[in-house]
Amino acid sequence: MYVGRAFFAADPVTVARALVGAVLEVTAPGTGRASGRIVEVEAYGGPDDPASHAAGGPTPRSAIMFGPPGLAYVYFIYGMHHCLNVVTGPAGSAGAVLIRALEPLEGRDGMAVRRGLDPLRCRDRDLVGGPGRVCQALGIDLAWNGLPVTARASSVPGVAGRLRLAVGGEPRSRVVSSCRIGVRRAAEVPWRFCDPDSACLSRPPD
DNA sequence: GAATCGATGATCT
DNA sequence: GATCATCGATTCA
Repeated sequence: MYVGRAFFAADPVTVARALVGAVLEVTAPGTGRASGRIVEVEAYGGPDDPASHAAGGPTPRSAIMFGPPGLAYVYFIYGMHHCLNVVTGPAGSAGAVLIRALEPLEGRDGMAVRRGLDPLRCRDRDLVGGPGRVCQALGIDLAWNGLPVTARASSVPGVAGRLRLAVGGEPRSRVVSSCRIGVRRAAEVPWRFCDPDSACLSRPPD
């Protein structure tokens, strides 16, 4: 069941929990279709969350986090990686969920090509176990920033491609929380959510 | 397997 | 000029 805009209107922690086990599907000209089961995410809050790009209020980069939920927020980091988020609600509060790891479903070969790996030899974790790897495997870059992730809006292909999320098609995942990875501020906040049984996690839970 | 470190550029102070 | 929601190569074991 593809999710609609109302799904993302909740707060980022609620949406993050609900996205563990959901399926992310990407369609783009040339790359075709690829999908994966989400096994690791992180929630980021609004101006009050020191670890969030929204901390302290909107900037040109983070402006999209302050807008309507259900849009992709893609940013470039460490000079070489992209990260994919989905903007959440509640209205007027700014928040997002970072997609950190998947388990490949469709289009695994294409993922391996984009990652520069041998599809027959590489492990799933090396393909899509980490936020930068997810974006490289799916071909997501800054051109995808602002594209809708919701079923209705994304039924019209965007310039860069199409992003959709589906929930409920897979058995319900076990979900555990731990601390967000790579953040210095608010390091003790347990807003990383993952399926501890997955072999694709960027790191095991604490 | 675990620890360390350099790459590389947008963003913000 | 420092920081960074990362990754992969290298080192040591």
